[in-house]
Amino acid sequence: MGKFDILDEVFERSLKSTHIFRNREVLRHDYIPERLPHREEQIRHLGGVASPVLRGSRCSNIFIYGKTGTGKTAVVKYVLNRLAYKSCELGAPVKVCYVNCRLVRTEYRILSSLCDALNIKIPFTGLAVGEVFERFKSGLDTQKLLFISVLDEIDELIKMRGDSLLYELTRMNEALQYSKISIAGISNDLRFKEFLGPRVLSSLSEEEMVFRSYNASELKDILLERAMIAFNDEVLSDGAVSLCAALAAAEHGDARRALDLLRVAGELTEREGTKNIEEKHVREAEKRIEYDRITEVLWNLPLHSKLTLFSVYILGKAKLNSAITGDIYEIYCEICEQLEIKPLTQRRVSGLINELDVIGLLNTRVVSLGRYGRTKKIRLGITRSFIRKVFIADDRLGHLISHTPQCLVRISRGKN
DNA sequence: TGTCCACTGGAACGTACGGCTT
DNA sequence: AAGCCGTACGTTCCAGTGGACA
Repeated sequence: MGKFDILDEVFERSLKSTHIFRNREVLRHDYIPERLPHREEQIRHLGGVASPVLRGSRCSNIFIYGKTGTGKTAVVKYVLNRLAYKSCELGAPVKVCYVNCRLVRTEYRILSSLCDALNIKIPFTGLAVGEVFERFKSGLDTQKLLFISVLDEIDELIKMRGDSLLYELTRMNEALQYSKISIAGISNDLRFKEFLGPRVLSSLSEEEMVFRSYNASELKDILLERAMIAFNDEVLSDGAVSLCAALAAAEHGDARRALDLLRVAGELTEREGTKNIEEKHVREAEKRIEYDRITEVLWNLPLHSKLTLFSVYILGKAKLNSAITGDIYEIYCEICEQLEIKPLTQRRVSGLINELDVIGLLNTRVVSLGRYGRTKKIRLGITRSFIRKVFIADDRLGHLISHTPQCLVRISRGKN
């Protein structure tokens, strides 16, 4: 019975403490609001580009780019939702499919998502990509539709797999008799066009739209708009909103970031039991978001990446300002031995180091030490206390954190 | 001036897995 | 059951390299 009393208390407190939020959902990034401030022009433009489908003709392919959190996805979803609704009203044969290429990473699965939108069943794996493509094509043609496929974060697809799928999609209309397909590509990366072949580029950019970043005052408008729905009256201080906007604007005008700051600040205020979201909560939120982000990444790292990162940490104990690949590999091997794990090859570990560099956990730089070879200088990209805090909670690595490997002594002696 | 270190990073290939088609 | 297929993760091999040092 005692257990339930404790929980009752927690639940009660949680129920009572709803005085901050009215509707938390509104602050999530995937929420599409009724109004999108400072994007009226883009909405009008995209609406104009897409509208021919309502009259039964194919709309132009469109290429949309702008940095993260500039409202690209929101505008596209907003416009196409309305378009789908309108086409239902008019009985126009229009279908829209949204695919995020960062989440759906392979050509196979992208095609299978497109098929899904047409109710064509495709097995999870097992078919040749060409086969899936054929099924999509013939399925689309029999359904006699104007199909708009939105490929969000398309730069991820191109960088990983090249532009062949995009090429096939853009020239698919030639083979379609009763249906037509249009493509809307959304990219976060402004330089992404360089990766496209000329044929794909010209075909995809029949229309183009650029979403520039929001400035602080625009971000503030966006936040206020959402805050009206998200929070109860009189909860949010003007200073807190301005600070969220300013911090996000300083980064690169990312509305997502601004909304995150506001939401977390609200949650912190709620947990603290106070009534107003102040600037200090926003500052606290900024720290919290960063902390959570890194902790999550560290926690989910594959074993050998963890061991590699851990080796860099251990090497840092010797107070060398930066380590080189060979030293790290030596320590890595010793740690593997202690944990009775078979070590990977140095080539592979070198690759893992590069991956850790990309996600910002390590900083690396290729240097030539002349007579002493060419290698990488490697430093931690995050604070030591961070690694310590996370790894000490790891049941396999925790007890090694204060242990000094034998080879470390030799390495540091060699350097001094 | 040439040598040679300690790697880097590309490429091809191997293995395991899940899951379809035939 | 055998044959494919895509994906993830590794290994093996090796040409290439910037610059300190003899």
